[in-house]
Amino acid sequence: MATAIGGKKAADGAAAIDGTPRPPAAAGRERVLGEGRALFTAQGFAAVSMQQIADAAGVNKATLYHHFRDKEDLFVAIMGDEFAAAHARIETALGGGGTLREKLHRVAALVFASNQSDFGRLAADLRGHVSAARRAELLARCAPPWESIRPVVERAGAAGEIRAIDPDLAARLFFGMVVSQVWWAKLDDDWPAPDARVATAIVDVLLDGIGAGTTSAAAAGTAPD
Amino acid sequence: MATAIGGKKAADGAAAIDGTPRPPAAAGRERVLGEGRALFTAQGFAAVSMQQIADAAGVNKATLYHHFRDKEDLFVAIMGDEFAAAHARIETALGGGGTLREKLHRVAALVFASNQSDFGRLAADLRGHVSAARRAELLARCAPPWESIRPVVERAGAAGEIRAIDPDLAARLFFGMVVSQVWWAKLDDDWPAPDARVATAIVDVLLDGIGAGTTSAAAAGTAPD
DNA sequence: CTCCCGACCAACCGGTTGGTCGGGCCGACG
DNA sequence: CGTCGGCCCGACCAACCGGTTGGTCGGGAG
Repeated sequence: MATAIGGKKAADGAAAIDGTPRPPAAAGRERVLGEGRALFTAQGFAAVSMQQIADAAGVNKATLYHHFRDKEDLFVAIMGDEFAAAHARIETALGGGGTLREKLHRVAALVFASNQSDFGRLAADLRGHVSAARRAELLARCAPPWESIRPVVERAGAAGEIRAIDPDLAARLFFGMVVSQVWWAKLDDDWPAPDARVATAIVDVLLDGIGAGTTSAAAAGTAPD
Repeated sequence: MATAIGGKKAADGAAAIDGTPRPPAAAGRERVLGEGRALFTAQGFAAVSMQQIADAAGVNKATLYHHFRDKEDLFVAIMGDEFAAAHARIETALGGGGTLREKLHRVAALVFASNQSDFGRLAADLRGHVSAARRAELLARCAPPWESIRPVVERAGAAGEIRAIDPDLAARLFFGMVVSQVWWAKLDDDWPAPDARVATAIVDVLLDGIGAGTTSAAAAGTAPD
């Protein structure tokens, strides 16, 4: 009945039926990328079918293969955008000025806010379902999010604000604490999503751990109870 | 030809052909659990088929449904064993005596050593592909690994060894740092797997963060280079 | 000996998977 | 005007999916 017999118009029609009154902003390829990202982050690479993505984007499945070589190619493209977007957001949060403590807190709060950032899932799939070659190419093209943190830690280290520690490791530990919290909160429905309080706790643990000794004063600034 | 026409003997035959000269230890159901665990941790719930598990265990696919209601049931059973095993190992590492610093270091090293503990993947699948009812039942039956850490932190807090912090949160932050490292190391082939040095760094960051103030001396005890 | 039972299997089910193919629409360019 | 190339479509494919069927097997109970 409502099966769109016509050609291109079918896309808009399907979108309307789908109840997705998206602005005309994204069309075709962009829609595929957006909907695909949502589905992959929610369910994982293997659990999402090309048909689902096509339906969500209001596009025929064959169209996906016009824009992307195969499922893996689509996934890698999405991951590339995801990395870039995360990089941009973190960079913005980092560039807002303020103390190191404030900067890190903003980053943590940012990750907590972007609820869809199930970064663990994506990374696991990246390792499990993407060929080593394409994965290496992706990693070379766009750096993982903690790479954005490292230079900040590096500068703080050079300025003597924190004690000697491998900046790369520190960045990864910080990011590890942050994402693991969103992540395990999702496991148990009873556990509420991490909030600003958790963000403060994370930054406190990290900074008072690598602080040069004078940081305890700064810690007092955000003093608990 | 080699197609096993016979009945029960076919299982052992397939195993022999498979080149898996496993000791007679595990048979039938146990084999399924073991092989299933390996496959699920390596590739994720959705990417592993019942046929693969059956083949790996040297068993017919229908036999899986004799022992388990469906794929989800099998997965939950494996996760239960996994939780229990992790709990037991951590409990052992924790019970060996020594300072809190030493205990935590042992736990971190333990996780690093058991390379297969791709806990993130499992947990993500647990959330994405297991019904809320069964997931709640599992969580109620066997506690997640960080629950084993919490009482230790709690005792240390009561003994005044560390400053006031939610023990549950502290345990989760610690575990988050640990598993995130194994985890991201797997993402990039260039990055080596975390070792004892990383374990030391994690414990240092955590303890000197929540330490009562005198811990900086202890940190010097495990001084880098 | 018969009977029963848990473990196990080959064959099969409807449905879905990633991926392909030939062709129709439509704006741009000549 | 024609036609050319980027987008997109319906129809289709072999392979495979989770799950079910009817039935075989060895061994313990009576």
